[in-house]
Amino acid sequence: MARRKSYDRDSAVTAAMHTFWARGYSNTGVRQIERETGINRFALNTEFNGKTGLFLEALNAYLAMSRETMLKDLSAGGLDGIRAFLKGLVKGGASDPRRYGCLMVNTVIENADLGLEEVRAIATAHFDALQASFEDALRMAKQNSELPLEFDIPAAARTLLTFSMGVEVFVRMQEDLGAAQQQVDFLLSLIDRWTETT
Amino acid sequence: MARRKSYDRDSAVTAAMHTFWARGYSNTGVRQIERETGINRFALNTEFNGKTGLFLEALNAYLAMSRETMLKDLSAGGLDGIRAFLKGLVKGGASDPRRYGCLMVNTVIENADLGLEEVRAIATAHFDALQASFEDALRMAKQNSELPLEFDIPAAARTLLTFSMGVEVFVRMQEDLGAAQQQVDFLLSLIDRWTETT
DNA sequence: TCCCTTTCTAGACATATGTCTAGATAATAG
DNA sequence: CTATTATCTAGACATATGTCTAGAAAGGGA
Repeated sequence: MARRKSYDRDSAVTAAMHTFWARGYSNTGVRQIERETGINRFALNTEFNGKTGLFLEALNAYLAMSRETMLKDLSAGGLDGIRAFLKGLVKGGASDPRRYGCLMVNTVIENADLGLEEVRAIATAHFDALQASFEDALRMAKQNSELPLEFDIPAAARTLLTFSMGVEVFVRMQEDLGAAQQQVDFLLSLIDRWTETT
Repeated sequence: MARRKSYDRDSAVTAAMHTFWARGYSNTGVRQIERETGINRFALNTEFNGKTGLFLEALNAYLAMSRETMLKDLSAGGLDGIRAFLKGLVKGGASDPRRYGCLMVNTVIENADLGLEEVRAIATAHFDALQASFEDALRMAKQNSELPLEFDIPAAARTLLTFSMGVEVFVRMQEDLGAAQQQVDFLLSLIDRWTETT
């Protein structure tokens, strides 16, 4: 038919995801996007609906990535799944994109008072999914008698979610991961005690 | 001597603190700063060392405010101090500036990869102070026999700090505070169990 | 009152931003 | 090979940004 696109759409969106992840939305310019994703400025507007459109696609890519990696293991894992998830938060070397924290946390904080309602919706979906996965894991743990029957699963899931978000802040701050690992271990020791009946 | 300044320096810095708190650094323009703080553009540069200088002063003002309000009660309170602090995180109406989360958390996330080393230093000072206050409170609790002797105070303090940061993210996200309060209550119930010997 | 100093007002300035346009460039169909 | 279509390159464009400048305004000392 005609000339081929000079970029691969999926990998371009992934690259954009990493750029926004590292630098945030406002602090990323379209010229930088061109450089780091291979999308040319023309295509950015005609194919992605501008910077905003690309950002939304990047957020959705992050959402999908989360679902396919972390959340799956978590939902199916009982208390061990939770332990593995929490440990995973503070693992990863200097080249791991996770050192930039959580794109959703970053976005929610940057965007809080700045229009773009759709962004908030995606972030909420992400956190709801995470919460639901924690609840799944806890429910499974209860079935396995790892937790007492009266254990408050929604509240515990919420607490785990909140703690995770705090860890993401620390990770982005690049405080040494050792301290972050220490706190995760402490929380794990608290979780161990959940097993005991009250 | 000469013409009087048209603004009060302290209240201008406080106003700037609230503006940066709500909108972040990059998303706040100098013209908006003029409007919301009463500082004119000339004074912003000659008296405050530009937008960046004012931002640093605003961060320091936040640091001082934190020390004088939250941290004092926390350090002196044992487990009850911790409980009060955590409850305080999720209190406050729609006009409370705390609905914008924690300025230091917001700043750390926005600024993570963007130069301005001094910003990171101030934020680190803030979090270190918070951690130290948690440790003070836990030490006092241990003295009061509220905690077992082998209780790991630094790790617990770190965990409380992380949880608090997660709460600040939620608060800024404006998820309903009811859910946030629920999770704080759950954490409080975990703290109650710290008293039991292992 | 006049003078001198400090501060303010208004806007210039260079740069950076996101979007849009026109002509060039590839790839395919006939 | 030519026509047609889709895409790209290069840059114009209006707007927004943070900083700086020149002249006006305000206050206090003589």
